[in-house]
Amino acid sequence: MDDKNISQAVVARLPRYYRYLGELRDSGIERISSQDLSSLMKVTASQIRQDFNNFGGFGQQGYGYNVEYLYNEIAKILGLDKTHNLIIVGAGNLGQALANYMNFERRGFLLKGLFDKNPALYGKELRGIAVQSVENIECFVRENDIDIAVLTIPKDGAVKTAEILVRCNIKAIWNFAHVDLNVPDNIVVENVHLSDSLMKLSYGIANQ
Amino acid sequence: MDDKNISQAVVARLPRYYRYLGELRDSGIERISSQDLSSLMKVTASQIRQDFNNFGGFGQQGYGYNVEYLYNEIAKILGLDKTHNLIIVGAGNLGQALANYMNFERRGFLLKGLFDKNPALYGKELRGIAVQSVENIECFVRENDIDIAVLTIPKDGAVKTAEILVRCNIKAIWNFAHVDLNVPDNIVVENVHLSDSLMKLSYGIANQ
DNA sequence: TATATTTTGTTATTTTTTTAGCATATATGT
DNA sequence: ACATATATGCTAAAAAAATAACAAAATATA
Ligand SMILES: NC(=O)c1ccc[n+]([C@@H]2O[C@H](COP(=O)([O-])OP(=O)(O)OC[C@H]3O[C@@H](n4cnc5c(N)ncnc54)[C@H](O)[C@@H]3O)[C@@H](O)[C@H]2O)c1
Ligand SMILES: NC(=O)c1ccc[n+]([C@@H]2O[C@H](COP(=O)([O-])OP(=O)(O)OC[C@H]3O[C@@H](n4cnc5c(N)ncnc54)[C@H](O)[C@@H]3O)[C@@H](O)[C@H]2O)c1
Repeated sequence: MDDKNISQAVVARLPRYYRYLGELRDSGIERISSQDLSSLMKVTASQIRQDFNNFGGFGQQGYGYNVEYLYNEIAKILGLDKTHNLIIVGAGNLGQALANYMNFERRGFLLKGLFDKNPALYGKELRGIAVQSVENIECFVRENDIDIAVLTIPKDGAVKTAEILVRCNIKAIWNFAHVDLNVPDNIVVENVHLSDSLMKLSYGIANQ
Repeated sequence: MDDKNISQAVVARLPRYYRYLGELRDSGIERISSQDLSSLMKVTASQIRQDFNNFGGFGQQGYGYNVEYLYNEIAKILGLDKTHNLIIVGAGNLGQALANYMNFERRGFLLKGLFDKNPALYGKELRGIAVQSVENIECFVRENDIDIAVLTIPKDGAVKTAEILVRCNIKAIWNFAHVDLNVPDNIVVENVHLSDSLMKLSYGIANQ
């Protein structure tokens, strides 16, 4: 939470640790050594210990790591101990799929609003939330303590909408449009570039 | 295509180069120096030159890079000069969103089949393709020269379906389920773990 | 045509990331 | 209580990645 200079590579590995620890916990495992976790996850034990030690020592020599404790500590590091209010901008195919997906709520990501520029969609409800006009975004974000905006609109709209969201003091943007958003440093942007992912896959096929 | 030992970090940057070069090409730019591309993309010119030189020299001293040529070369490296036949397994929210998305076809990723285990969906058409039973996957993949399977089903189903796909000699799996698939080395797996992405975003919020 | 400028490809250097090694602390078993 | 086995946290080494430097080649200019 406090100390900086954690590399992106380390942060990117945390969710995977979190997932494995959750599964261990669910199956009743109380403790695990970096060695055992290492063979389970197919990474080196050294990397596991280094990663955790970036955030302080969560283990005990001769014992290993307490699964439940470590799981909760990682949740805190990832900010999953707090809830986040989010809106989805773009209630098309992808926006609706995300809106209908329940599992994010379980991790504290609460859908509060849905926006589109197509009037035909206004009033359409997804999980009890009605789609409204994009013109309401600014007020809505300010009045409803929205942390995260999910952008599931085409790229031109995404760039312009990002500017609006910046004005509203949004904390983070989860961007599914295939464009790099230009926002101030204090705003978190996480891109999901599906076509990039598909091209990497294509590279993999082309190069055995 | 031929030489190996290209790091994943380099491959992961190629789609972004490809996107910027496409945009430059579309706006009529014929040539660009690593320096100019560097300030456009906000990476170092050195990295750009190193990256391209992994695959051979595409530029000319004193001139720079020919945009059209480089764009096409990167397409070849990424295997985008060939078409790929794909199927989607899981015609739920996400599967349908991907099926309805037209842009992948433009890059040569052709949707050939849709599969689900829910009989209520059988026959439902998306872009002219009817959903069919998962029991047909094996035959269909073998008979229709399918390269890529997109997994948009829950994790338990994904692990089992991956095993079936391996038996069918699938080349690659684009996995949206939140689980690590265990497949032979010669099969390409590209994971899209959206919840991991959302957790990284959450980390970003929690740590300023 | 000669000269100055541009810009790559490549080698060298620096930085970052990963892996290995080990001293020390804790647990376990007798 | 003591000895032995475990397994972390940390430091050191190795490997990988990113950046810088620069000679050579091509372009542009006068
Ligand atoms: N669907 C996919 O599988 C997929 C895959 C990769 C990338 N994407 C990206 O996700 C985004 C959405 O994809 P989709 O398939 O859901 O498209 P879609 O056309 O189904 O939905 C887009 C929605 O956004 C709305 N919209 C457009 N401009 C807007 C604006 N400025 N403000 C508010 N709403 C606006 C439209 O009215 C529409 O309802 C696109 O950027 C696309 O490139 C989607
Ligand atoms: N929708 C999202 O926004 C989202 C986000 C993150 C991850 N995911 C992941 O994507 C997957 C699908 O999500 P969704 O929202 O589309 O779910 P969904 O429930 O809408 O659709 C899943 C579909 O898969 C089918 N199915 C289930 N098991 C199957 C099997 N063994 N073989 C064939 N079909 C099977 C179901 O009948 C259903 O039609 C899940 O693994 C989910 O974790 C989805």
